[in-house]
Amino acid sequence: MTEPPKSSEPVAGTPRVRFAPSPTGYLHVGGARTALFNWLFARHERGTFILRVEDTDVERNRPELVEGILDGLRWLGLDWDEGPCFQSQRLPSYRTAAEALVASGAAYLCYCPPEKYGGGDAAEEAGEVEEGKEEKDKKSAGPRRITRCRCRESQPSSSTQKPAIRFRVPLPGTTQFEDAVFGEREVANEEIEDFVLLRSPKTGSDVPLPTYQLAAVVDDIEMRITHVIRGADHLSNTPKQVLLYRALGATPPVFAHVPLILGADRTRLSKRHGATSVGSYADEGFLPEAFRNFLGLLGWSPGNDTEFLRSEEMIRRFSLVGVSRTNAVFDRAKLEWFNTQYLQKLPIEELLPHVQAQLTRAGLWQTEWAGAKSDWFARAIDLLRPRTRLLPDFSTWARAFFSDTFDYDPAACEKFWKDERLPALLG
RNA sequence: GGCGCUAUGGUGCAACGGUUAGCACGCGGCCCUUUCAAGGCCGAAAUGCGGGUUCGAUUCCCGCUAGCGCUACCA
Repeated sequence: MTEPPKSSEPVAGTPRVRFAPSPTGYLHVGGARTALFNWLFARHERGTFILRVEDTDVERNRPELVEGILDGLRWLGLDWDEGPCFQSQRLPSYRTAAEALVASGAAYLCYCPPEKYGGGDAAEEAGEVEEGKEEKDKKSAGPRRITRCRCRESQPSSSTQKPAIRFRVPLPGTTQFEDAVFGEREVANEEIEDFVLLRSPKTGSDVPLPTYQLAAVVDDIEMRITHVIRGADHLSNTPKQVLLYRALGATPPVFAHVPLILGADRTRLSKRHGATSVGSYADEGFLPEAFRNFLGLLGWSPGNDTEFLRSEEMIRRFSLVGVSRTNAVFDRAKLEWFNTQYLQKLPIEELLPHVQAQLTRAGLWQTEWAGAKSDWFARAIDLLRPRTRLLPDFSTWARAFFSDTFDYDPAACEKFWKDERLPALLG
């Protein structure tokens, strides 16, 4: 943690938000969009944008992927004010918090073997106690209720088994919170399971690992996060976290869940829908600002029909109020349109660096284009850009006109298209 | 299975009780152009279904359906 935990008071001064990716893959468009909204919110509110790496799952975690995620954010132009900090380096804090919860009675030791609960709906049998006395529905298949582990009531029988720590959901009762996008939310605690806070230690003598719920809340409290802006897939689990905040003596932040990004078949965006990592779009030759403009309008709108929003204006107009509650389909065709718009409308000085980088990448760059022939080059690119859709298109044109010995007269750029090689190339 | 969220053309958004339901992408046509783009103009295309509430529902309420999410010692 870069700063000491000042207080657990909410939203006092400037907003503090965070983007907390897990290094289990590359930065995908969904994560990038979440990061973008956090960033836009922070910049609009003149708040603080923090980066936190949630790497507590030792099995799926790929440390070498962190840098790639940061690169993706940098490419998008999303700069952070604090971090990145790593949860894997804060393990003691989570253990301390979990033990404190056990001490206060808000949590309990669970000696059940992990396999008992693992695998989703696999283990329903073994000794759990039915919630609210098994109401025997005459109906053949009665509704399955939340089951509580026996350990919740029994005394910490000193088993040889290393225990996990579960949250003791207060019963009865109801938990409510305010979501800036989905509105007032309220759920009956009977429907919340006694989720695990600290996993049972693996064979070794490692420090016990926290689960997402615990780590996220402990960190958000300590980092004094005021607004949690994240994917809607976390909406259903938010009550658990609200309960945790209270048990930890803290006030929950404002939540803002943003809708998910889907593939063309309306299922969650995944590899089989094509490129899903922002890095692949960078490689394909999309301009970061165009990509950002496109992403920003996926699940958010400034309130009217405006579509071409450069960074400054997007920051100026961004508001959680404009965030949609409907999942959106990632439309590559529209993304490409945005890119051609930027290739077309960007002031030539802003476009040139991207073109230079592209030509350099393709091994076509000639230093004189930035020196003696810079004016000619700028003019040529300006003439070329109406017919480009992606950055590599400049390489294609360059290979045809700029490379070999042919020496163009800077004053004759208008005759560029009259060149006899042009018809041949296009024909 | 349980719980929850969502529902405007193919796609992304607008209209937040009264509009001929608007914009954009994509699609089709035309214009411009010696070619390809870009640009301009025109066009086809939507309020999921059924009940209410109301003088009046895209908009508010209920049901249905569909999609998605959660229901892990993943995040």
